[in-house]
Amino acid sequence: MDTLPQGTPARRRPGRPRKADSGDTKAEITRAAVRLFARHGFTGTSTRAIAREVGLSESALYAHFTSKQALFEAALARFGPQGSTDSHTAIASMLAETDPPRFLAKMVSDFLEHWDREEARLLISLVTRDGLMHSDALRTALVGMRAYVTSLFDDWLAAGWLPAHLGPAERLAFSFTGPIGLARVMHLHADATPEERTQARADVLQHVELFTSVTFNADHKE
Amino acid sequence: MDTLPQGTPARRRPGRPRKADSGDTKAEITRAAVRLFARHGFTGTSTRAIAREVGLSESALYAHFTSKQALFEAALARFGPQGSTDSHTAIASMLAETDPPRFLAKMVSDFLEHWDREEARLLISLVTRDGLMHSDALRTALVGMRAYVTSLFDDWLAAGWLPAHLGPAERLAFSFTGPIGLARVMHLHADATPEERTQARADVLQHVELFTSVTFNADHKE
DNA sequence: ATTATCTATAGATCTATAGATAATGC
DNA sequence: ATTATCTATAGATCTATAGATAATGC
Repeated sequence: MDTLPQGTPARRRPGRPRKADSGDTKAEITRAAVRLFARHGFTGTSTRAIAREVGLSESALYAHFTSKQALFEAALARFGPQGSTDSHTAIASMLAETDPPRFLAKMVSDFLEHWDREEARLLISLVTRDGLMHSDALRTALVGMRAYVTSLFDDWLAAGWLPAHLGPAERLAFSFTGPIGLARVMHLHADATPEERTQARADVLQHVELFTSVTFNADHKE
Repeated sequence: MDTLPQGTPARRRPGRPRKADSGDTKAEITRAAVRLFARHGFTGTSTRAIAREVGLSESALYAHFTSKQALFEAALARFGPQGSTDSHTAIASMLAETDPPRFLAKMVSDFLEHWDREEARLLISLVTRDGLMHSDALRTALVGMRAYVTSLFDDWLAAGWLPAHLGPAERLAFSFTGPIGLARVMHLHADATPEERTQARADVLQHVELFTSVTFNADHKE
């Protein structure tokens, strides 16, 4: 009656594994750690649980990482907020000058695609479990996006795409990015159902449409 | 050299305390628990730490709460999301019919005041630490606010305060409440500096102003 | 010799309970 | 007798280390 818990890989044999069996253990550990940290938090996840998930003994973990904290940091660095403002292709940047509303829609939809991937969603779950929500890392990521949008709006205000009476670009960026950031944090996490995620993405795109329709000049001439 | 950690009350004497010394221990425990849970998370907070904070032995805690989980739930119930849609006074509801933009500004500023109080901020910290962020409790609270705003917008669309071409009330509510919710979650938490909180409140109020200025009909006649 | 694993275990916590003690209120 | 506390401790679990073992690659 000695049934192993589901999904638990068999214990490995003692000694160094045969060449054929050797994978990238360090990466395996990191992946498992992120999953567990995201689900149970840092203190809620034991090194034992991580080891079991990978089919290792606890001590083998310490051959790869000097401490639980070091493992957490490696996990965060691996899955952490990438500075993904690299959607700035040549085509996109042309669009920014000829059709700002379409540019924004494209940009946000690119972000959504990125945030909807499992790695990005694990990060959100991680961050909302371990008090990292209010850490500098996340704040920087969010403020970074707002700063980028602010600079875009500044250009568009100068070029007359946006009427000056709407006020400074920062205010516009706050109202524009707010619903997007909230949707990400609330609905694009590891445990969100596909339906919830689909709904969130649709809501965000409609927000972009509404925002651009009420702010941008309809009759702009270059 | 036996210096006690700062803020640690002296151990109480054995036996039932004198009448003069007896306070509301249960409430004291709950308060301390919320503070610690908010700062270190559920598993990151030991019953020992809570007991020490109140100046009790660990076992005295178990006379008041049957388990750590029960204590956590009591804390959450005590400080949990109150259904504070009771800003619906008679005066406010009159404003809703005569001056929607002013009504919205007043409503949001009331919410901000409530959310800026320490109890409300402790709740945010709690929720962003223990995976409660994506719990039904918080989702319901957020969706609840959106639903309320949606019903307001519906009325105002029907009365002609808002032009029909902006689309359904839900979309308006999403764009309106998004930045407000994000600001609360990101900036109105237990560890936020007064400056950060002031900035957040100001940002939110400016968002409300921007939103109403670009959506509401300037020339509405009753 | 080095690398990647194992088994065994030290030492620190952690939750929760048993049983003693001292005040209260009838 | 009841209430509110204490001291002491059981039993589980957690992080981390020491030392053994078996494969690899020179």
